Amino acid sequence: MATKEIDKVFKALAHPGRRELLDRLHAKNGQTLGELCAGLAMARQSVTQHLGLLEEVNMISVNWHGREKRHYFNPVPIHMIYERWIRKFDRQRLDALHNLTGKLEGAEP
Amino acid sequence: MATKEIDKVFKALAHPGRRELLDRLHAKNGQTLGELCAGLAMARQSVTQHLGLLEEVNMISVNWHGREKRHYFNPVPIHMIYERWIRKFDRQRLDALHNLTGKLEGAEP
DNA sequence: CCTTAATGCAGGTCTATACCTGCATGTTTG
DNA sequence: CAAACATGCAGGTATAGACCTGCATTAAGG
Repeated sequence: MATKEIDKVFKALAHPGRRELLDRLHAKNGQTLGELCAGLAMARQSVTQHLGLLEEVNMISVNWHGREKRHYFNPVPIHMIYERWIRKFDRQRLDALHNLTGKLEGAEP
Repeated sequence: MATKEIDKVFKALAHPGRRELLDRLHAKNGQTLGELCAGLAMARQSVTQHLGLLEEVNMISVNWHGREKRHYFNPVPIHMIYERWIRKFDRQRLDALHNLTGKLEGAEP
């Protein structure tokens, strides 16, 4: 099963630095290691380590252009987490939202 | 800000044992420590520790009945995580789903 | 009451991991 | 080709946290 994979994704999300990196990539895809380091209170090597972990769990993918390593955000794992974990804890709210949407659509014209 | 709180919730979710506990409480609310321990490959004291952490970040709440401590699942923090973190990474998919739903509804009759 | 049951509290160990420094490798460009 | 640049690789330390054992405390029930 992918239960071990899910665990790794959760663990990857459990660090503010890694979430920040994901956030930055989501805002601007394809950034290099150097770009991602700028402004972070961490040594480059630490960032490399975090990016390595994120790559390992497929939350980012990588593309080499000469001496530059470009990073790209991959939404699949985080969506998997949502689908298999978050959604069921939230069903009541989602159902409520769905009903509300239905009523609004019905009252539209 | 609640950024530190969010971090704690992510960290709380980053452990399979704690996720299992949340899962069990979600399935059957109000269980005691003893009940929750049953079948878990952990000492009672470890479970106490995990429950303490979950309580600290408000993912569960507690109610004493005599010598029994009953635990209740609280969906708010996990929903907060979804709202502030997961949803934005998933907007494309959600939009796609929304469009699909609209088309299906249009093609219904 | 006195026994049994449910839990709390106080350490102690051991592994994971976050972070760093220092040096090596490969790529661009004048 | 040589200097400057982007990154990799190899350790080393230190803190967090997951887990345990042992004993104390409070409640229930005969």
